[in-house]
Amino acid sequence: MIELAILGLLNEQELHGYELKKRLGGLLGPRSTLSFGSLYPALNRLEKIGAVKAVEAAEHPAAVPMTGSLGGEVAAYRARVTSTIRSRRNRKVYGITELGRERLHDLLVTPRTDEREFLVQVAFCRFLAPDERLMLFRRRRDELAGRLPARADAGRDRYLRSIRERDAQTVANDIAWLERLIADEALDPDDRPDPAITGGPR
Amino acid sequence: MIELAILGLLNEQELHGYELKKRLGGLLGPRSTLSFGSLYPALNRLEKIGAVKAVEAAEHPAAVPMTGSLGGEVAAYRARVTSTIRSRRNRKVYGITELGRERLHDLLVTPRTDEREFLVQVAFCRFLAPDERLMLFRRRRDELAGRLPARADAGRDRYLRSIRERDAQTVANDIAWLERLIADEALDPDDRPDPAITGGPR
DNA sequence: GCATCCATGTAACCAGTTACATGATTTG
DNA sequence: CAAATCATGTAACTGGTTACATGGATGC
Repeated sequence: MIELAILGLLNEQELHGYELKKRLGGLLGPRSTLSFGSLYPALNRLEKIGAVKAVEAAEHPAAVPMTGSLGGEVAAYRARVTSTIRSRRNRKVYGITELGRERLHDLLVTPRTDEREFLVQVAFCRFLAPDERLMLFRRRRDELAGRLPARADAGRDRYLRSIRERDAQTVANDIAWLERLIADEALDPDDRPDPAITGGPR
Repeated sequence: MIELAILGLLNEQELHGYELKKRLGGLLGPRSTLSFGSLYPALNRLEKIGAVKAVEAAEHPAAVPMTGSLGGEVAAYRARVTSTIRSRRNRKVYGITELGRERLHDLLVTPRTDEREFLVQVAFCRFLAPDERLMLFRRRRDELAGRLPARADAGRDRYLRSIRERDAQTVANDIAWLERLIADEALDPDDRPDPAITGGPR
């Protein structure tokens, strides 16, 4: 779980632990945020097996590609003025390695029965090929379909019965959600229901 | 979690570990069944603190009260023919104690953020007083209401967005379910939506 | 009498948590 | 310069799991 999340985030950009933690929080809501106590050991583990490696703190995460004509001094200046540079002294910035990318792919593709873990897979499924992604959704849908009770058993206790109904409802909702995702995959990328671009700059 | 489940089941009738495990499976579906490796240690723990105690294997769980005029030999005979007597030699039957009942009440009443644990609380909420039960539902509903995002944030990634939508949907469904439970509590016991007695013996 | 299920238990592991320790950097 | 925040890490604990060990009872 935590490895998948880390590799998924690092596959987009290099980050240090503290920042990683913050992004993790944004990924699945403030609930279910991983603690430092599991994050740092996980990073060390991943570094030991060579899935990630510490890099020389390249400033500007996600901005100013730095590829090309920009000279060192100018880049440093830009870094200083555009955003909070922050410590940079004692923090350790990690990047993903080729082996890490392989591991990430593996983690995205192997089935997880656990709900939270599946959700993280979906969160990073943009890193999969279209057919792999489709497979991910379909497999989950079929798995959930197997959970639907043939007939609602009329248990003796009214609360027990209510729980069963709610379970069935929840599963049905998830199946419907997955069906929607699957249907959208078939669409041409351009036709997909998109971010509701409500009046961007023309 | 496991203590609540054990005490809840034992509060209805005396059971031995193996049987307890089977009922546990029936409680929340075959998925999420507790393993023996956690069940037996939990039972020993509960016995040590005096919440449960081993009893002399009273045969016939829930049938043939055995109170009264039935002589020992006759009772044994009845036991032999009415249903699978089973070993009874090496199995350890547990019953709940007064302290166990207090503990159960406590476990049912103290808030759990964890979903699975809350569901087990609901599964045994019939052991609560009506107002305590109402409190249980209301508290959960309010907690869930706080999770509903003010506005669906338009994240950049389409899959991330889909996950958020699904989250919101799931929470909304649970809130609606709880509202139903709460509304039903207000009803007179006789008026409650009941087991759909579709043509029982007249 | 042999396979199968009933029944209880232990040991090693797993994936996380909380609490604690430490210190650098920034900000008011 | 003090307080807040950034940043990394370790140790102990938690609540479970799987795998293993053991043996009695039953069915065929």
